[in-house]
Amino acid sequence: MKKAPQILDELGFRKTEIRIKVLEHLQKVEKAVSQPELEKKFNNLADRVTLYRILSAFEEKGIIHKIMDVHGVARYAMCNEKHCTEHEHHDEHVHFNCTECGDVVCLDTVKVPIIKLPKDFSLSRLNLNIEGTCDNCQK
Amino acid sequence: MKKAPQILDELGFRKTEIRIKVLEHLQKVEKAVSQPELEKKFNNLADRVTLYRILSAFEEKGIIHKIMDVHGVARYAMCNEKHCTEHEHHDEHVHFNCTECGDVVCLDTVKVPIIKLPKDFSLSRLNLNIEGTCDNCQK
DNA sequence: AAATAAATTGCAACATTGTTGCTATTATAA
DNA sequence: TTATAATAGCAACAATGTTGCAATTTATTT
Repeated sequence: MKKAPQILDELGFRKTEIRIKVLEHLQKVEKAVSQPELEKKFNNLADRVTLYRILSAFEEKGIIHKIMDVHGVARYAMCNEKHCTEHEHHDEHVHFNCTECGDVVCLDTVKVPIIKLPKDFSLSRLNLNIEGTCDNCQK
Repeated sequence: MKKAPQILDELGFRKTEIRIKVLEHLQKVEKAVSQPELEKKFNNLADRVTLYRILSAFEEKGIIHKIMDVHGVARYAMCNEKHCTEHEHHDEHVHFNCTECGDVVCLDTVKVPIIKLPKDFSLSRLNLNIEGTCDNCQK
């Protein structure tokens, strides 16, 4: 996996402490994290507006993607290239929202079947939010 | 289709003008409408808190269901019994969010395929948000 | 190494949605 | 018609999202 500072560099971002940490965190957790969560984690390191702008900037550049969780809160996760090939690109995301711990994980391994839409409907993006209990919270 | 006043009656709600109108509206449009949309439509008839409570109460009773649209705004739509039988209940919803007009329609006719989750993940609810262009906005 | 330019941050401020408490009002039953 | 229980309206607050602007910091150039 490419190192955070290098990614920032390549995208023309400055390598500030907070940006590196946010990016490293996103790489490590492999979850869709919300701005409020980052606020708690980095509360002494950055203002919430800064985090908001960092996330927006990262999304703009396409290194993370944004989804709405089941509570209507924006969450951001690294785009996982593992399952995208040149010929088979899939932006279709399955997001699992755990009702116990509140975590949201990208289920990149889960294939979204082709959805047949009614006539004259065209699809541009797709987000499948699943609620339930995650492996960690399973009794 | 059952008339709005009768539905309210059966559920123990009072038949106030605004409740009847909200319910009739939901029945008519066959879309997932947001509280802000209702505020605009009934701005002189009810306070936004009233609309909020009406929607919450309806949802509580199970005559409407609530979903988060792609913007993180709650939307409510009539539960369509057409496709629910006693033996085959499906709460799995496909919601189409039109990027042009902003409307959100419940695609009851679209079947959500069975999603195979990783080990130790259990599913309780599911919402498939699709973004694209709806039939009305198709050029 | 200092100066400059450009990106980034922090703060203030505001909009919107969601939510609760309390009081006033209104629909329905007695 | 009155009593009572449900409903509505208002005030208020929290959380998230968002923008403008001034201050700061990083990176580049001299």
